[in-house]
Amino acid sequence: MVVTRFAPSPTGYLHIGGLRTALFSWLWARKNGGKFLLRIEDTDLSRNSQEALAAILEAFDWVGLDYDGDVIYQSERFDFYRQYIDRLLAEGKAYKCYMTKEELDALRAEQMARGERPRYDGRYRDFTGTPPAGVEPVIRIKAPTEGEIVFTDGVKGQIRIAASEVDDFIIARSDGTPTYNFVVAIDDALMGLTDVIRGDDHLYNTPKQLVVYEALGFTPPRFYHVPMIHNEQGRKLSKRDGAMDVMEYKRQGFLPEALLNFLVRLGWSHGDQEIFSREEMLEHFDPHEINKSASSYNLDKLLWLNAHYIKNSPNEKLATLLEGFGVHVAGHDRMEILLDAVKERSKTLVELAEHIRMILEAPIEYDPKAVKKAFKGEAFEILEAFKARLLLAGEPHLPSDYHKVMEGFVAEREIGFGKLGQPLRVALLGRLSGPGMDEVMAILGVEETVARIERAIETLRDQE
RNA sequence: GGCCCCUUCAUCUAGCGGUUAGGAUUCCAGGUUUUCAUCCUGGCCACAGGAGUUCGAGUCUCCUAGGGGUCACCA
Repeated sequence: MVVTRFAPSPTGYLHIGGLRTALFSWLWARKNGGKFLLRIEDTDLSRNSQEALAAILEAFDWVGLDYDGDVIYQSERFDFYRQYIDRLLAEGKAYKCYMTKEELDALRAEQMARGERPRYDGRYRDFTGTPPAGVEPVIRIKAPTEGEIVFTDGVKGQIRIAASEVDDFIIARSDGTPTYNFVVAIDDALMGLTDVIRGDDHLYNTPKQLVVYEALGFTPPRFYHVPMIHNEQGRKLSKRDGAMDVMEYKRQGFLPEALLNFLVRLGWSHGDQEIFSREEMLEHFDPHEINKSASSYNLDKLLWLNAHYIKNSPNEKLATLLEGFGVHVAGHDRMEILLDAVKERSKTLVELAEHIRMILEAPIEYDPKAVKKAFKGEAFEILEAFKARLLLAGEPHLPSDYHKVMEGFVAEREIGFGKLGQPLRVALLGRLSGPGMDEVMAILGVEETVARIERAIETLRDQE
């Protein structure tokens, strides 16, 4: 049985670094038919935020990562942790420390001045005298004083850290609330975690947590510390380059499958494969194969993946998604033609929506450069004649029907396709780029096409 | 600064002692297309540096440099 978890602290929204470790944990649990748990690390009551928690849950829902059982809140388990603190105190594995914050700060300043590493000096470790009055003590755990703490990381290999690097760290604040490294170890152990997959920044917490495991007699899980994601310049990720709320990706028109595909390939690969369906991720993912080095965020690749998933999405699905971007095409009788025409040229749903509007909404103005290029020679005359031809064509339906009309027209007049296509494009779309004219006409129908041609002729002739 | 980790094209990566160092994104060129995009073909671009070990090193060892993480009554 594999049990993994994602354990965010509700102090901010979920960003892609967190989402990636969540994805890795989720994949590993699901792949093995195990459990994926969600635990909220909210022991610091002063820093919690309901909005942050809601945003995290919303993001999970959007990308489709499901968790087993109820969300667990550490803030609701303080009494529970208290038992373990008392136990360690009774067993002499933890002790009360009466140093005040001010004293601690002074000690640190002194050590720094001497060029030493700031560190608790253990002055209350074996204290038996009379405690100073008026000081609420913190509880510190007794960490080993010599030797080293060794553990095997599933990503980094064997890690050895000198015991002298680990302080007698605080497990309960002077107000009695327990601290992070203490409760994480207890919860991970008691929730039956077998594999802890988390960010690299937790590597140094591991020896501390192992001290807790040791003191409480718990068996530690396997650890995997996944490297950080940097920005495109190789520096720490900032909001500007991707460390934004995962939900912001939704707003910017990304598909969750594209985002997940992008993230799974950051620090992990399976041969030359770039595109992974959820099933393929589940089939191939293994945390032991995660790379040791940090990787950089690359927006171009994310956009490429997103374009890929848009191109390969069923039109029905795109139509539903487009509702969120103010475009209603679900009822449009040419929806299939319309979406087929635009989905190959859109990197995001935002672009997809723009392209659709560009077709459905008649041009307000005509791009002067396009006009200059397309309206040379007998363009007006050609458009007039084509309009007349269209009115005689009945009501063609498919792009191929319109194509035949165009074909017949240019053949008869012995002109190139461009002679008709270019001015027609400006007349219908106001610009020189876009889907094929046959598709556009099939979407608009004869009536609207003719109306746009007439308006263009009228407007542009006045400008001559 | 101490400790720990990392280092293959600009970027994501393959490689697990013997390869013309492969793929993908970006970029460039060509083809397809009435245009744009898609798509197809081709091209540019990398083993951080230095010592060893070895018949042979991107792959093993050490050193240097660079980058990152961490040193809280935060998580």
